[in-house]
Amino acid sequence: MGTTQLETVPEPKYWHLKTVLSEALDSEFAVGQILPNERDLAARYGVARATLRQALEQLEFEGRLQRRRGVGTTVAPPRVGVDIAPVQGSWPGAPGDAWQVEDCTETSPPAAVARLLDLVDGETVHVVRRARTSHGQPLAAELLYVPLDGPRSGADDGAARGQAVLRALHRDPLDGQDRSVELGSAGAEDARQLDRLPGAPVLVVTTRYLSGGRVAAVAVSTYRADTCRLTFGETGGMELLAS
Amino acid sequence: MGTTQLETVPEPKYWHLKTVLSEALDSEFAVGQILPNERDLAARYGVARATLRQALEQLEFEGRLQRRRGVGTTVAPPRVGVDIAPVQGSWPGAPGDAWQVEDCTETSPPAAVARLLDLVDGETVHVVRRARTSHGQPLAAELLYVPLDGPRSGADDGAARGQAVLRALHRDPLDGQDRSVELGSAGAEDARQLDRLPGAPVLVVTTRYLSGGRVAAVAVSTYRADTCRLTFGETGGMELLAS
DNA sequence: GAGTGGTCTAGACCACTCC
DNA sequence: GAGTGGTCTAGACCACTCG
Repeated sequence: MGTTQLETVPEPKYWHLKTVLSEALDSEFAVGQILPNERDLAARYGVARATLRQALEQLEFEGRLQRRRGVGTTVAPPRVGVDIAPVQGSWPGAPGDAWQVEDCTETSPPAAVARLLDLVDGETVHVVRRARTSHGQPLAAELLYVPLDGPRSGADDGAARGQAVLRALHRDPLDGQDRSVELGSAGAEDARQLDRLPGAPVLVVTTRYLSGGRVAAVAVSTYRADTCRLTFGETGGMELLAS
Repeated sequence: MGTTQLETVPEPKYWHLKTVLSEALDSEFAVGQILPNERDLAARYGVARATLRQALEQLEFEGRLQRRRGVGTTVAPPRVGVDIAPVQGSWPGAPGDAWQVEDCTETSPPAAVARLLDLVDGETVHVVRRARTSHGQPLAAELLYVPLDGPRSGADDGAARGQAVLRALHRDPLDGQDRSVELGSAGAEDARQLDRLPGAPVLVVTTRYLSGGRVAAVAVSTYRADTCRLTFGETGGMELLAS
């Protein structure tokens, strides 16, 4: 048969390994179960530890595995569906919203946010830090940027001041909001809040709140990409239950 | 002074390097410009190539860099905003939708999709592969799973058959749809279609189309996470132009 | 064929968790 | 202190693009 495509697909080792491990996860392991350690696994499959880690990293990105320094690698439960559909026409902090205010500072925002808010040079805004959790596990961290003159820097503690900022927002009518989702990596602060290492992959949701023809606030929410699936309960009423 | 927190933050080298490079990108490089090669960069910063690559990988995930084997590393343009808000109550393939049909096969879907469609064991469905591009660059690849009896396997070529499947869908009323977004990594097929290497990070958008109390179709769309920002032009009319 | 990024290795040490 | 995953190194070879 001569040369029928002789191995034009030299599949990388880590890629093949990922497939093998993935199947092993389906058939031989239960959710929460702990895998052999990386050195043993590497030896078992006859690869260097770095190569094994490349495969594990992929599986972690896909939400199949969870790795914890000092503990081990475990089989991850299915991703949590997190609804990020906007409560119709409501400001952040409205009754029923899933976020908890952590604290509040006043600084000049990063350039990307300043652009969205149409600010000049070093203008400062209120920054409300909020957290979203599910069953005790941190899902997301948020920074809410609000260019308000309202709550003057009374040096009361962060959380209370944050709530004051939100209340001030609620006084204006909310004309609309729009949203975008992109991939990012967790900064030092967010990583701590999400109980991950810096650089961990996150889904960054940017929300613009519009009022009176202006962008009245911008929320940057970072969701753990390994454990979260963002859902939009959009249309048409009927909620078929997801199995 | 004694021991004021003596270095409790032994920041990883690659993390610090990423910050340094990020600032260099802002100040010293223009979009599209090509960086020095990895070996030189590593030498310049006094780290091993693997460490440098860890920093570059982070920057690539954040959409700041673009790497091409055999070519080099370039400064990436800002991510493209891709609207994935549903055209109100319209099936895939309706006039004005951004996708192009590539081909169509008939196979049994992966387990996750079979569950959404409520199929039994090895039941087959029509699978329409579609592509979405912008300015010639591939943005996303999609697999649309349609459990129809309609277009019998007339062995006409893929694209035409795919359109027939879509037309068949349009005969039923669309009651609603819902959507979710999560992080994934590109499979071999998708990677080729997206002009990326296998394993590249993608944003996976899963859409369920509901009709007559059933899930009539499921679309799994994979967007290049490095170049795409998914947007939802949701509420309230006014479209402030993004700068 | 020269130059690039992608894969892989074998080994070392560090930071963390838990006993 | 033992065991885990996380970081880092120095070097090799491969796959790809382009002149």
